[in-house]
Order: sequence, then structure tokens, then C-alpha cells
Amino acid sequence: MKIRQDSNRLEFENGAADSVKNYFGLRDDLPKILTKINKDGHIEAAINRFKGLRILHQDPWECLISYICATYKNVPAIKSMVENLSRRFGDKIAVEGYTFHTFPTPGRLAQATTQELAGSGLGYRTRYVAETARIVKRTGFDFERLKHATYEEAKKELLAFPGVGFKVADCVMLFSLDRLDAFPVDVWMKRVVLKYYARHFPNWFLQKISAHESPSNSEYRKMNQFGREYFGEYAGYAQEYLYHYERTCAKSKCR
DNA sequence: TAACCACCTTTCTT
DNA sequence: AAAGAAAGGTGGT
Repeated sequence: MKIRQDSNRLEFENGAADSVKNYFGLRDDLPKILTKINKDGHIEAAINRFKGLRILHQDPWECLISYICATYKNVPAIKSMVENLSRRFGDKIAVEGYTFHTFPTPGRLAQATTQELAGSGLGYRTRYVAETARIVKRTGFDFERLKHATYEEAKKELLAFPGVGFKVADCVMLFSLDRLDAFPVDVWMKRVVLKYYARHFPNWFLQKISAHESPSNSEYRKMNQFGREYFGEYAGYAQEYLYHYERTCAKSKCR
């Protein structure tokens, strides 16, 4: 399957398979979603600037490991780690003369030595990835089952993996378990809260989260709850538009 | 419960 | 070019 982006639309060679449409979130009813999350001028600006942005429906296992690796790292570094893992432990595949590597299975990562994993640049995340891989392998963990669990139950089960806190759990649910109501809160969303949604929080709270970089668990819960209640069943989409808007337009003029 | 803070490494910024 | 800051947080105390 070959896909080409031509300016603002995708072209699929020989039409798109269902799995491809699903991966790019093309089955999500974007007009409906954007209407529902468009609650104020701030999110509206983000929507107007990036209309068409969709949430990928990724593989849960790959998503889980990727976000365990993501803590305290910037995006290029995360990309590098995932590529290292794929190149060193995944299967080599050839497509029309180009070489790619699949993301390694739980079994393959479970049998990798600590040294081998650390060699991929994981740092202190090495033991989280190793232990999570072993648990998934040993228990035959069924990620698909979590798609049909309640929000609280799915989150609770994800939190049981080492290296998984609130933020990683919400990301895995949003990006791979079809939980579009999940609302991950990272440093960028904290900035969004302070900048655009301060009036929804008491002053003492705003001062508290300003005092340090990453939010505590109780602070996370408050911002997470606000996002889910304020934006509703597609809060995750609101998060994605605000996140991308803030990262892209905060410094530069974005025009 | 709440507040600190160490943590591996890569990439960005000055 | 080199050095310091920041990076899609988590877990332990």
C-alpha cells in the first residue's frame, strides 16, 4: 500500500484498505468532532489553523512502549529510540527496494538483555521497557479487551505497568485504544491551561502549577478532569489541537 | 496525602 | 564549538 500526501490531502494507490483508513483516523467523523469540541475562541483558533489534523489509531503495544520511552525526552529523541529498537530487535522487511524494520514483538523485547536495550539509548527507561515486555509476554496481555473496558478500568490496568503513570496511560488510551475521551496532560497542556483556561481554576491552583514544571498527581487529576468535562466525549481531539497549536504557534507567529 | 527530587540520554539553545 | 538547559514524567521517599 502506497500513500502520498499531495498538499492537503492523501492519495491512496489502488484505494485505501480499511486498516489504513483506520490507522489514519479517517473513520472518525471529523466535522462532528470539531463541532462538539469547539467551545471557545482559543480552541477555535487551533481548529481553524489545523483543520484536518486527526488522531492516529496506533498499535497498543507499540504505543505503550513508545510512551514509556517518551518521559523526559523531546520528540526527536523519542523517534530515535523507537527506530533503534525497531532496527535492533524488529524484523527486517523490504518494500520495493527500501528496507524497513517492524516494531519488535513483546517476546523479542522480553528476551533482550538489559545491555542490549540500554544500547538503544533508553537510559533509565531500560528497566521499565524490559519489565513491561516481560509482563505482556508472560500474561499474554490482551490490549483489545481494554477497548471495551470503562475508562477507569482501562486506565487502572495500564497504570500497573512499570514506567506508566497518568500521562502515559492517557496517551495509550487516546492513541491506540480508541478512547477519544482521554485527555493527556503534559507540560504543554499545563501551559495551555495557564494561558487560555486560567479562569476555570482557582488562583491558588494556578500559582501551584506555575511553581514547578511537571504537575503532581493531584494537579494532573484536576487538569485532566477539567479537559474531559469541558470538552466532552472527544476531549482527546481538543487536547491534540491545543497541543499542536501551542507547540507550533507559541513562539513563531505561525503565519 | 502532599511535596520533593533523582533519574539516563539526546537534542535544542545560547 | 562547547556548555548548559530542556525534554510529550515516573517512582521512591
